[in-house]
Amino acid sequence: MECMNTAPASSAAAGEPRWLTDEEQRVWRAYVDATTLLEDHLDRQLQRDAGMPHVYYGLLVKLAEAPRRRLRMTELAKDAKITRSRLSHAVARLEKNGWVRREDCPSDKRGQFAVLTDEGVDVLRRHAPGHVDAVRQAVFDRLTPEQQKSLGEIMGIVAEGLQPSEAGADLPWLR
Amino acid sequence: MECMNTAPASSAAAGEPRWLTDEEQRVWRAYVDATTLLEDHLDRQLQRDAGMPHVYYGLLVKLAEAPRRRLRMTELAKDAKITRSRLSHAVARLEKNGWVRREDCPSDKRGQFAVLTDEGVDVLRRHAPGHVDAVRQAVFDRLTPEQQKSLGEIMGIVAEGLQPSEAGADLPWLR
DNA sequence: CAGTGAAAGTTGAGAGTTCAAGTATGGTGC
DNA sequence: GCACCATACTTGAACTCTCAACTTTCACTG
Repeated sequence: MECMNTAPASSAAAGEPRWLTDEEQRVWRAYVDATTLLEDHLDRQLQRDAGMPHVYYGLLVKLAEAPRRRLRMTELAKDAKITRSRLSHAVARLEKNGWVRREDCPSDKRGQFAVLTDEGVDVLRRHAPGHVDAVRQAVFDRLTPEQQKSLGEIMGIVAEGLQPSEAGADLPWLR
Repeated sequence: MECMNTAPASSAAAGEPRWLTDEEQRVWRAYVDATTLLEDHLDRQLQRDAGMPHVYYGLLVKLAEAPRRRLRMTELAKDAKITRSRLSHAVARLEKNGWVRREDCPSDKRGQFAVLTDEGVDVLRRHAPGHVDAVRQAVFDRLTPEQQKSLGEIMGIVAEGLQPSEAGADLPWLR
């Protein structure tokens, strides 16, 4: 996936780029394949059953777990690892569905809360089982306990590496 | 992410759904976070440097590795784990960029080849180093050899589970 | 308390994706 | 060689996401 054996071009950082070994390539391809297939699978399942993509479902879940079923937009975006812009659009859509409602923040007039409505709780309640099933069948049922543990550790490391944890305010991607 | 502790609703298959344990939830969240962040990160890097999203880059790579730098649409779609529809749109875009060209298949008048052009090879040559760097920094540089091996195995299993390998003709997702 | 820069959130346009439907050709059986 | 269904690929509309503004409010400084 990453190869292109004879490529003397300049690396992002230094001279000769460190190409992936064959084994690394196998790993990387497996990763890309699996994540593509899985994201697709879950999106389809949820779109069909619950009428929303996987990310949106995740947003509802985060709201459901929050103190008064509400979260500031920025915080929700941070939790879900998406941009505020994306969240804005998403919440607009979820609002149309009646699953989320916006509320002004009293202490900060710029702020908005996204609040999970009763219908939102309901849609979650109805479709959580199907979603858990899908995740189980695709992932947990196929892995040994050791592999599950490994997966958690590995993904934790990767995730941490990509979010300068508590560094910048917004999503601290590049620059 | 999947929880909703007291939810007596009916599972997709049977009675009481098998909720994720706390530990499973941690693993699943780490997975979702990492994949979201990483896909985003790579998309950004490639969009900025090469002017295309990660998937498109992957398509060019697959073509570059194919026999005469060409692949039938369906086969390319299967390799890349995307639908033919998505591929159609993607190739249309890549064609506009001059990186891919379509060619009729002589033996099957319905068929089309996607062919990597010289400019396509070039764009790949120029941006492969930066992409490999990004992948290394985000993934391989952070994992021990054992973890890399584990990751490959785990992702292989998940990927295999989602594609009934050589079963149906098209992407054999659900139903 | 005006001036300034950062932060919170939204918006619109453009790009990408999905879904359902459509065209055209291939293969099979009669 | 014709009916019939599967296969190969495309298309357009609806939806989602990104990116770069833009608005409003906050916090700090002099």
